[in-house]
Amino acid sequence: MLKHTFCHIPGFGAGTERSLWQAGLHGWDDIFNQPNLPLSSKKEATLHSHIRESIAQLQAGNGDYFYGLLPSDQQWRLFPAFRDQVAYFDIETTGLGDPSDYITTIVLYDGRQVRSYVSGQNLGDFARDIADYRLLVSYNGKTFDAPFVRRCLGAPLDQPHIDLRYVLGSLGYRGGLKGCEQQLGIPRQGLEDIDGSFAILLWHDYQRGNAKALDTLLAYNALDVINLEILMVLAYNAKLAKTPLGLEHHLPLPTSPSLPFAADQDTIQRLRSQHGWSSY
DNA sequence: CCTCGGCATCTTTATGTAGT
DNA sequence: ACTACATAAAGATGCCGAGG
Repeated sequence: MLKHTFCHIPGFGAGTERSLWQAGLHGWDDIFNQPNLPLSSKKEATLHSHIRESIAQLQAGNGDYFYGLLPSDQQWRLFPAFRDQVAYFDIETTGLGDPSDYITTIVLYDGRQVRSYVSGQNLGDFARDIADYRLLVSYNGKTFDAPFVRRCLGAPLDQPHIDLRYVLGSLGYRGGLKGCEQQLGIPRQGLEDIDGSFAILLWHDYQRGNAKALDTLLAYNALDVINLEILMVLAYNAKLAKTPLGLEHHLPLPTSPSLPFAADQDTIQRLRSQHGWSSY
C-alpha cells in the first residue's frame, strides 16, 4: 500500500492523491512512466524527488520516514510493508493510572508466537523483546499502554504505532475493544464477560495464592492481543475498500493460534459472586 | 510581470474518548 | 480523575492559472 501512497508528500493531500489514482496513476512506478502528469511543474518536481526518496526508504525498511510524513489517519497504510515485524501488545494493570498503579501482565503477539510477561517474574524482559519489532499495533495503546510502559519499564516504544481505536473509529466502530469485536462478529469464547476491571480482581486473587487466577488473567490478556491481528486485517481491508485501488491488495484473514492459557470458570464464578453480580 | 480568485493544504482551537 | 492521542470545525496560508 505504501507504493501506492502520495499523501505523505508535502503539498499532496487526500484530494490530489485521489485525482492521481483516478487518472490511472495508481503507484510510484506509474509516475515515472507517464510523460505529462496532471500537475504543475513545481508539484511534479517535488513528487519525483519524494518518490525517489520513498523508494529508497521503503527498500531500507525505514518505517519512521513514512510514519513521520503520513497524516495520522493514514498510518494504517504501514501495515502490510511491516507485517513480518509487527508486535501486537496489550497490558493489564492494577488501575487506570494512579501513581500507585502498576503493570500486572503484558502479552506480546507477533503473528506467530504469544509471549507473556508477569509482574514479579519476567515483566522487565518486555522492554528488551519489544525493541526487536518495527511496528506496534494496539487498541488505545497510544494513550494508555505505551505511556504506562514507558513510565514503569523505561522502554522507549518509539516505533511507528497503529492504534486500532482510531482506525476502527473512522470506520464507524466505537465503544471500546469489546464493542468493536462484537460488531465485527469476533468471538471471545468463555471470556465474554471479563473486562479490564475484572482483570484487577483476577490479579489480586492470584496474589492471595490462586495460581489459576493468573492463568485466567493471561488467557484474557492473550485473547485481546490475538484478536488485535484479526481487527487489524479487517480494518485494513475496510480502509482499502474506500480507495479506488483494486481489490487485489486485500489481505486474507489470519488463522489465530490457540490460547496458550486456560481460563478457570470456577475462579471467574467465585469472583463474580464475591463482588456482586450487578456489574459483571 | 503583477494581481486576483478559487481551490487544496496546512494550522489552530475546542471537544471527545478509551484504557485498568 | 487522568492522560495524550485523535477528529472536527473554522480560519489562515499558499499554490496555480487566468486575465489585465
